[in-house]
This record gives sequence, C-alpha cells and structure tokens, in this order.
Amino acid sequence: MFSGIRKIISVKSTSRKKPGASPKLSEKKERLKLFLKEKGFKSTKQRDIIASEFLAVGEHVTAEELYNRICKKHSNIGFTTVYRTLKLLAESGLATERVFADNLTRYEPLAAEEHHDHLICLKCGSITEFEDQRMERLQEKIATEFGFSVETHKMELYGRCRKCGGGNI
Amino acid sequence: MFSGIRKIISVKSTSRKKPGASPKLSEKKERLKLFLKEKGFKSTKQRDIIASEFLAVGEHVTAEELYNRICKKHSNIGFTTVYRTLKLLAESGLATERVFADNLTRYEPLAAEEHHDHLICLKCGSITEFEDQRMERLQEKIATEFGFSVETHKMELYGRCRKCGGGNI
DNA sequence: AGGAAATTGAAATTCATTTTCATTTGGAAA
DNA sequence: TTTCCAAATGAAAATGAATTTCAATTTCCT
Repeated sequence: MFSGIRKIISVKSTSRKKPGASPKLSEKKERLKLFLKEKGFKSTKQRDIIASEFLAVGEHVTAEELYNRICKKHSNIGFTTVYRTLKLLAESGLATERVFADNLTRYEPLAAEEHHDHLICLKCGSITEFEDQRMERLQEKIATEFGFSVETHKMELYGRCRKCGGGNI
Repeated sequence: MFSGIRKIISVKSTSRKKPGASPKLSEKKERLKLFLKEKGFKSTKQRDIIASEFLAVGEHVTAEELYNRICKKHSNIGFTTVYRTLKLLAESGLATERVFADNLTRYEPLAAEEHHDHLICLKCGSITEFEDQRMERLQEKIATEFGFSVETHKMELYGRCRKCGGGNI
C-alpha cells in the first residue's frame, strides 16, 4: 500500500493560521527549559543545539535527517541524543510524532494546540498541511453515530499535488 | 503518539453493507486462483490453506497472528509462506494491508472495492470499520481546494468505543 | 568545590519485516 | 506419465528503524 513513495524528499507547509499566531523560537526554547526543569531534567548544550536546529528546520524531519544536519556542525552530537531529544520535545508538547506511509517516524514542531491533517504527494513526496473545521465536525459526528468518542485522529490524503498533475489526471 | 495501545486484541466489523453484498468464500478462492494463473504463479496446498484460514478469520490479522493459528494444525507451513501469501493476497486485491498506531502490518480481506475507515478504541483495542460518503466527498473537496487529486487516503479515529465509555467521558 | 543524579554517545539489542538460498513442488511440454 | 524448469517453500540470515545498555561525562543542587 502506498508503495509509490520511495522517500519523502521535500516538505511544504501550507497552513492557514494568521502570521504571528505561533510562538517565536525563543519562546519555544523557553517552554522546553520550563518543561525540563519541571520534570527534573537538565538543560544541556546538546539539547539546546538539537532543539534550535529542529525548530529552525521546522518541517517533518526524521531523527536521522535532523542528525545528519546537526552532525556536520557538531561532530560531538550523537544520533542517540538527537533521537532522545526529539522524543523529549514530543513529550513536552513542542513537537508531534507522525508516521506516514513510508513508515518512518517524523517530528514536526509545535502542533500540540494546532491539530492538522496532511496531503502527501505520491510523486514528489511533498507534504502539505491543512486544517479544516468541516472535517473535524464530520469526524465527531460520525464517531458519535457509532457511540464512539474521539480523542485523536489521523487523516492523510495521498495523491498528486498541483505541480505533479493534481488538477488533471 | 497513540502510545496508549499496547496491543490490538480484538476486532469487530460494523460495516453497513447489505448482507450478501460480498463474494462468498469459494468465490474469493476462485478469484485467487485466477490471479495466480494470470500471473503465472502456482497454486499450492500452502496457499490454499493460508488463504482459507485468512478468509475464515476475516478481520485485521497480522502475519504472525495468522501464522500462529495455522501452524497449530499445519506444522509444515512456515511463517515466511504465510507472510508471502498475505502479500500475494494483497496484490491480488483479496486483502488490504493496513498499519495502525501500534505499527504492525495487518491484513484484512477484500476491501479493494469497498474503501472504509476505522474507529480504534484506545482502551480495548477494538477496530470498527465505517464508510461514509460525506467523508469521501469532503476529502475530495478539501483536496481540490489545494489543487490536489486524491488517489487514496487513510483515516483513523482513535478514542473510546461505546463499551469503554465512548458516550460519557 | 563536592557529589548524586541525569545525560551522553557508541555500541549492542530488539523486533517486525524482508531476503537468501538450498530444497522441494507444481504443472506445462514432450 | 515422465521430464524438466521455473516457481514455491521454509529455515535461517539479513535488514533497518527504533530502543536500550553502560561506562564516561556533565549538570546543577548544596
């Protein structure tokens, strides 16, 4: 299923939130520090570097992708630490873990408060985010019809983006 | 994410199709034979047994689960063959591969023509299928708004089923 | 500064999945 | 039916992402 994707190579964000709606980088790093302190964890150079790089990159990265970026500049940072820090960021609510059809775990900044879904191009691998209230409402509605209460959901549309012939197949 | 699920233990189907709408077991096995012949593959005892057991079980099984059932009666059938036969069934359109939040690959009979989505209970692990035209239409609509054409999609609602307190949380 | 506790990172482990390869089997052609 | 070759089988090995281990290092509280 979805075997068309070899690798998700590039990533785009097309969210519709107002500019300035998301916290600044410094604010996010502050939040991480608070979380660490609160949990009795320690602030370290590595965590700072990794968090900064992660927040700078911004889009759906795997632990490995992020590690590759980081280890060029900081040969003293190991894969394991990148991996663990991403988990930590996810726990603290600064990142969200996602698994798409290629079965790799990706991390995406923030998102705790801004749930959204994804359009994934099977040709070029680009990921476009979207949020749609109609969708949220319909999900609730359907769930209710089954006596089900929704805590979270996963919704991915796989197909062709505009560039790859989305309009006219 | 979704780490609440330890294991998906049981599986229910609540699809809304009319009774008799889906092909009978013999019909399905016929379809497999045709597919095999068409592709120049061979019919074997193992494939027959595995396909029968799979179609009999009916619901979202992993290769391992199916293997465990089969090897009790047929000690001469190996895991690899079960694994490969499930892949084959998926190719032939008699099964669909699905990966839920626990990251195991499950197979489900038929489904090539009947696309549906899933409600997954985070407490008891039950899987309920549903199909909803409103959902399909909305997906198309949203995709179109992004210049995207949908080939396939994945949509899972995670929460509580009726038994596990779905109505009143 | 001292020291307990947490962190780091290289290496090892886990675990589902997939591949390898020697052997067996199915089934088309003789 | 017998022959023969490609396909299938299954045990074992390989793969690869995710996770854990553990000794050495670092943080940060007192």
